[in-house]
Amino acid sequence: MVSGSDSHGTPILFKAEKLGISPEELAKKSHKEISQTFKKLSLIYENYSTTTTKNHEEIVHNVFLVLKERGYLYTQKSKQYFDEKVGRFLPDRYVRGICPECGATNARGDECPECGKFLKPEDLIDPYSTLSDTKPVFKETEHFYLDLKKLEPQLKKWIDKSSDNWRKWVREFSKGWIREGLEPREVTRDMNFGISVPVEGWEGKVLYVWIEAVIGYLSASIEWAQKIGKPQEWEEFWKDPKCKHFYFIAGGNTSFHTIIWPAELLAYSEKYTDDSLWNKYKLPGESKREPLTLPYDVPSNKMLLFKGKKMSKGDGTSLDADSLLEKYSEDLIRFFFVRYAPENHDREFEWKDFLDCNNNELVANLGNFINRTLTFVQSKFGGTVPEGEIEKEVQEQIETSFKEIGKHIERCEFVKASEALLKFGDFSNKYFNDKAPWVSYKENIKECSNTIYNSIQLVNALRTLIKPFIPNASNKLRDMLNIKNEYDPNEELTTKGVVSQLENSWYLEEIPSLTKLGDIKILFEKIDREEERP
RNA sequence: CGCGGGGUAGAGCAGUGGCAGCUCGUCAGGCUCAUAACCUGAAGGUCGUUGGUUCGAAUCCAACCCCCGCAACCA
Repeated sequence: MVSGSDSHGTPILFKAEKLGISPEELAKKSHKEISQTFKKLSLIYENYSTTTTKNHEEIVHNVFLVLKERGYLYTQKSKQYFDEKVGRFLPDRYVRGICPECGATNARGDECPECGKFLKPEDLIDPYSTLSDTKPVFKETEHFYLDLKKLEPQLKKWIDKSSDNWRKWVREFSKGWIREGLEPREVTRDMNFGISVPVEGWEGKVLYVWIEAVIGYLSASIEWAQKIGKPQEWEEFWKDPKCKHFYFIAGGNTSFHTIIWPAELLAYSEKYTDDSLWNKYKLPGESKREPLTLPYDVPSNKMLLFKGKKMSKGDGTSLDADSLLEKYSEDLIRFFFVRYAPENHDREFEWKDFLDCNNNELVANLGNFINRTLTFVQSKFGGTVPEGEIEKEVQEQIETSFKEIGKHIERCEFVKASEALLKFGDFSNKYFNDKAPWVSYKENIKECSNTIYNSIQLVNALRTLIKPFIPNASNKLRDMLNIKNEYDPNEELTTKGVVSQLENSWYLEEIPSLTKLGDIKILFEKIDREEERP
């Protein structure tokens, strides 16, 4: 699993200008911050890279040139507004003027905020640049365009064939794009921040971030292979048709992963059927002459709304992981955003849900069962797992849950997976209640032992079942159950950057009788509702 | 205008042709091992509107209404 910070966005550029530092510096700083946040959330990657590396630039150039040679890139001249004082071409929204429709004086080059009419910058009356307040001039510029139209038939064929397992909205949204017909897209910009254009005479322009950032998935994989000292290893992931690629992204980026990136991959893969290109444009460590793998699934989420609106940093309606981490546990944050993820439609974020998730689901359901079982062993059996035999009902529940939750995770149905997890908690609490070991303890110690033995097995199953969601809690539980020398893929990933035995981690071994437990601690802390946020 | 998603109990959501479900909240009861946690039961819905197809529709079809997103030189 690889990812990285997309560093060449316009927001970085403008924010850097505001702070008076170079965009490169700011990109570096935010990448560091994001990496730390991920670490705090136990989001572990084989490689979490950035798009400012030399490696990335080299690979982007390679891809660009292959696309160019295959005829998917062409140049075209156009006239755009240019701010002579600042010496820069102006994005549409940096040109303002009077709306030709309604006469509003604050119309932007892309849209009039008063009447909602979509505009072109040249429609504006008395245009001015928001960068210098001077009147911009029309100036000719030249750009490269990606000929998406030419790729449309292949793309359509691919989507029709491979989107059946996608989330409905992702599939329909992507098919809608194709149905409407794809237009060529500008891939270069008049800017000095970004990946250079690898063509003579194009100094001073850079590649547009949208075409270049997605290539980061490939360059991060290649970088990873080099880091672990096996420069060819990335091909195992990119050229084996059995290897399925999942792209976990925010909804707004869907088209870049279901249309643009596949288009780039399809076009690039023509390299493998062209002798001269194959010899000329090898990727680092490349030896297999086979096409690159296209996405298997793009499970993107819809929007999490805050007071009915899209979250936005500008107006204080954003929730970011860092401020949540100051107050709440990693486990709660991870579990909440899976449990209440807007997988199929927008969803309103409510603090009440956040607290309910903690107090009712993590604490009262899962945590309580774990705690009542472990403290029972502690107080009645001196911290040693009593003797017993696994009951059929318990065994079946455990097997069913492993199967069901595993199935949901494979299908990227994470909300359903979390629901199944809570059902397992319900079963366990009910089992404990029905068996009433606090009664049998006085009347029939053998039956009591058996109940507790079975409860311990349920706790242990829970330990593994929660691991994908809340690995931190799972590890704490492992220590409480005093399990030693167990293979932990996350640990191997953190220390070596690889996972060697993935297929063995979704299984269960019984905790034998007479096992001595470790220290019992509260796994999830209850949150006082009075401290609710505004 | 166009494209896509959604409109189901007080709240949040599942449910794509066969007696309307889940979680929380509310009310009543049980238990006391457990973080006042756990278990049982009850109340609560004309499934956005109108029409159609069908023995049967939340589910299929048509039209309409409302909310959201996309539609950008924002990635």
